[in-house]
Amino acid sequence: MRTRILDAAEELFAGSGYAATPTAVIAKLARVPGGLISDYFPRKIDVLVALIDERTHIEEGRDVDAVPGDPAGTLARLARALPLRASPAMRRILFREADTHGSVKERLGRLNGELVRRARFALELALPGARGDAARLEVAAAMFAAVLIYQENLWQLTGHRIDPDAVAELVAHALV
Amino acid sequence: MRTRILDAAEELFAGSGYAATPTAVIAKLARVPGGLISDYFPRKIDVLVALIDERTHIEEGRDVDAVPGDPAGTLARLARALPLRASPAMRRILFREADTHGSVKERLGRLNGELVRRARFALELALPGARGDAARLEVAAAMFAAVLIYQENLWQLTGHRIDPDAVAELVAHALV
Amino acid sequence: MRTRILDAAEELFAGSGYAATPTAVIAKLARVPGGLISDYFPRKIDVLVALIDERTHIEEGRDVDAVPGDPAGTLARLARALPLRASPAMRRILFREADTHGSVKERLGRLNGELVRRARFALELALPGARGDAARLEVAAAMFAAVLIYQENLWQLTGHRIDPDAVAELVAHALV
Amino acid sequence: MRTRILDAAEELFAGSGYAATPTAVIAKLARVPGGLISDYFPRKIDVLVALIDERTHIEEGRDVDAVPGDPAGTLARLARALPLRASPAMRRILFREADTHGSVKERLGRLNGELVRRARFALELALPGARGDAARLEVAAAMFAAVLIYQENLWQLTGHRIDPDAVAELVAHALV
DNA sequence: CATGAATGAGCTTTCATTCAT
DNA sequence: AATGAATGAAAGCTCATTCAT
Repeated sequence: MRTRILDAAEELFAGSGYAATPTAVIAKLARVPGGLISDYFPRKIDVLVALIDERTHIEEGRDVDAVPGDPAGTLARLARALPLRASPAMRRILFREADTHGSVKERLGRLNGELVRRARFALELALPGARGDAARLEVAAAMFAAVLIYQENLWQLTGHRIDPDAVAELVAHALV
Repeated sequence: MRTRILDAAEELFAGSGYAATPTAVIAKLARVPGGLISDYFPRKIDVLVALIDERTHIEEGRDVDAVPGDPAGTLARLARALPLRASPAMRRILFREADTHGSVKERLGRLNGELVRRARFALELALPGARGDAARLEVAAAMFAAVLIYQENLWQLTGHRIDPDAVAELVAHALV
Repeated sequence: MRTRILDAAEELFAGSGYAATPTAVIAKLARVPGGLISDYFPRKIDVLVALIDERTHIEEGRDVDAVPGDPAGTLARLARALPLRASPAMRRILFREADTHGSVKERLGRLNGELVRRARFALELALPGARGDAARLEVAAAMFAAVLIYQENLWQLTGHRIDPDAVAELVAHALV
Repeated sequence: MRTRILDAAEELFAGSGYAATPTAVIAKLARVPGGLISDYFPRKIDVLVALIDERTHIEEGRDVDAVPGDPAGTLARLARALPLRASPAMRRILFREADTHGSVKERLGRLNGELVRRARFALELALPGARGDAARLEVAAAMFAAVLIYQENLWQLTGHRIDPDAVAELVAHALV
């Protein structure tokens, strides 16, 4: 039951947005009686919080697969997959509802932070000679994270995509 | 009166979001009677559309101040100011309500497009030797636009900023 | 101005009904400023009352053109024209808004009364032998009035009509 | 609950008219919370449609109790009861709100049609000699229906009634 | 008299949440 | 735990009427 409710909410929040989705519609799609949603989630916002908590996972701290001397390839591997385990629908909710509740904003911030951390670490490993000083490397990492996150967002809004390999190559090249 | 309504809506939409702002609250802040809002804006969504139409302006087609041989400086001038005439509150609305109505999404898309176009043009002028081929230059322009727009957005969400000069320098360097 | 307001109200009340016609729409059709209606007619209902007062006229007391020995012809002349001076639109309002205000109901009652009175008088003159006793004659007059008024009403609702000559002929025949 | 809502609406629509009856007043009289009306009847007009659908019944096709040679008695039996199963309040609504929604107009038209049909059939059976030709008989049937329906209406508006037996006798006599 | 913006009460409808079974 | 009717606050919107110019 609980799963069915979350499944329905995920689909509907991604499609129409949190505010525009009545709980009655969630209940109908989930084929559960209306009152049951309140049993599991006392308030409507708790459904969104549960979705974010349980269905978006930031992969923190996993080692980066860095190859010294190949910053472009190293970043490309990062760029191909955000450290974000989430369905396309949950990604849409993560970007769309960042203002709806603090938990969403926090999760998006964590994604950004993790991405910056990984990019910084990957570049440190891949560029052992430290050709770029620390500040430039930090900017590159932030830029790399920004492009990847915003592109995912923009892609959902406009359908336009950027090749992640090309981004990786450019950022790497900027530091050489 | 119309201006007072738009002023209040701008403040409230930026603060709490469109869906979470009742028209009665707009009326109260604007100190106009409730029914007057409907006189000027038949439906609530028309208030948002009017704000976007009248209070966000994408500066299209203005010449880029490019200096051949100095791509970093050229981009830096672009980076310091988005081609977007809008108050901080309107910027917040522009990024936040992209899914609320097509007119907002369209405006955000135009901002992205204009920024890509300017960056591409600036780089073409500043790199006369065409050291980067067209495809790389296109990716660089898209990346530049993405970073700047997303950073403005992320800044509003998290307070974290990236130095636009540093971004310009990095992107320029990537093409040399 | 006053006339323009009444013209517009007549058209609109007949088309959409009194309750469904906002005063603003009357003002627009009449091409007068909204506030002017209240100057001439303090409340909306006063517009309807004025229309009924001024634009429906029950022709009372006029002599009946009765031919002794020809009750059918005598009634036929009555049947061809209700003793009601009113445009088709005002007739529609008269039947439709009978419950909206007492003045309309009173006018419709007067129309019915006058029609009964005339029919009774016409039959008395046309049937000098008093072949029908007074009670039957009264019923015939009421019936005659009812058919004519209801047919006008039904005609407006359904488009179906009855030949008034045939009604006259039948009623007359019933009394012979 | 649904029944309570319809009961209250029936009383109020008959008393003040559909347009002049706020749903809140229906809810109050029915002693149900305001929002519940929308649960059963999504829009206000659906309350009226349900009343007409469920609480006015045109008795169609039932055999007419005709006695050959006694057209007056045959019609009198028809005249004493309209083929309309409806409370006095519903009859008032049926006549009053014919313009408010198509379903009311359709029901009133059906009542008229059924009454004409019955009268025609009754007269055909009761006057086997076919003393009146078909056209006269049709007019008599339409007249009979008109008088009965309008009298019911006029009775509600003015309190004045016609004796249905006398109407039957007159119409029958007109065809002999 | 003419104007149209201003006013606010009241309308229908929506909907998160509660509750009796 | 499951059910769906019940609840009522609040939403967006309409509109008769007023008022300053």
